[in-house]
Amino acid sequence: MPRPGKNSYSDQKPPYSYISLTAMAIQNSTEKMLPLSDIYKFIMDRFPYYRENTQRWQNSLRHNLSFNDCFIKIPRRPDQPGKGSFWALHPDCGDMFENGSFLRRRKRFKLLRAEHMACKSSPMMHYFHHQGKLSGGHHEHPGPAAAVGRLPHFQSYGSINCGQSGGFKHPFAIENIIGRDYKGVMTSGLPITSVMHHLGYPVPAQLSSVVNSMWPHVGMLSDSMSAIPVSSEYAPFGVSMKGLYHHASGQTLPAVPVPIKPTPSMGPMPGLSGLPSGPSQLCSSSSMLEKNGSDPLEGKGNAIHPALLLS
DNA sequence: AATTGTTTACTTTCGA
DNA sequence: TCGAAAGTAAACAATT
Repeated sequence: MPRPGKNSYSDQKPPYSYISLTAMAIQNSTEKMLPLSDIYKFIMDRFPYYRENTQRWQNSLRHNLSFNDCFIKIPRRPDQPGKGSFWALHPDCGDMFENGSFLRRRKRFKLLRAEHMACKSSPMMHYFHHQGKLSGGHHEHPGPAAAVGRLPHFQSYGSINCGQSGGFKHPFAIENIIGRDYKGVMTSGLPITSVMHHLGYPVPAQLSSVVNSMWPHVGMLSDSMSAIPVSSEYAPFGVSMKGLYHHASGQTLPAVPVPIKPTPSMGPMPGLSGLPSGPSQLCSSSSMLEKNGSDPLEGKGNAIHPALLLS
């Protein structure tokens, strides 16, 4: 409902959690990683609601970045001066929004304790980020995944996600957007297009467009903000996504926000048996473990093995 | 000094 | 109704 003196619907709170907003920003970046300030900018550019009370929501967003293992921090290289690190999505945080809701995840993505430990003791992030120099990218910051293909670390890292039948299930993977039918089109367990891209695989424009249009307010890669008119309303997902479905698959698919797929169990958990023993995991931003040595899951009454949360 | 990042504690919201 | 996810506030450290 338009309010007098206000911009139509655009100042309403978008139907996205901070996690999905942040993921949205990161996914929409060419390098699939952004500094904090750019995440702010992305959100404010697209969602007028967040042009106010910046202190409040930005604090919340920072809290989310640190608290949630689905976000990984990528240090700047010395030749990339600036404030803060880059933030990227942990590629193994798949299916966070598999219920079709961008407000609430089915399960919080949590890294294994071992992953936390390994991350803290490994300079790998620095290393592979440094390797990104070799990617030949002309962008100001080489992508985190740019070096993945070159690094044994990352091959095993990828194997966490892709090596098994369950496969890589990025929350913003095509399957999670348009349903499992797409599995037949994509190679089983293929990572998100961004990772494909950074690994040097050609990403079909079709897929890319799907990924980039999964949120009504997200434009195509590298699109200028101005090219994407800030929607005057937060249209129900069904509207834009329906068209998206048609465009993407050419077949009729259910419109969201109906749960995309009711698959509570995805079979064997990718991480359970396939976790590499080496320091091949990415670092989570959370440093709870190194600080007090306690399991972040302890004391929360969670009897489930952490690995089971990686669904 | 401002920004960025981490952590704790608490409240609110939502789904089962 | 209850538990978990999400949101908020705030203290504090580190960095630029």
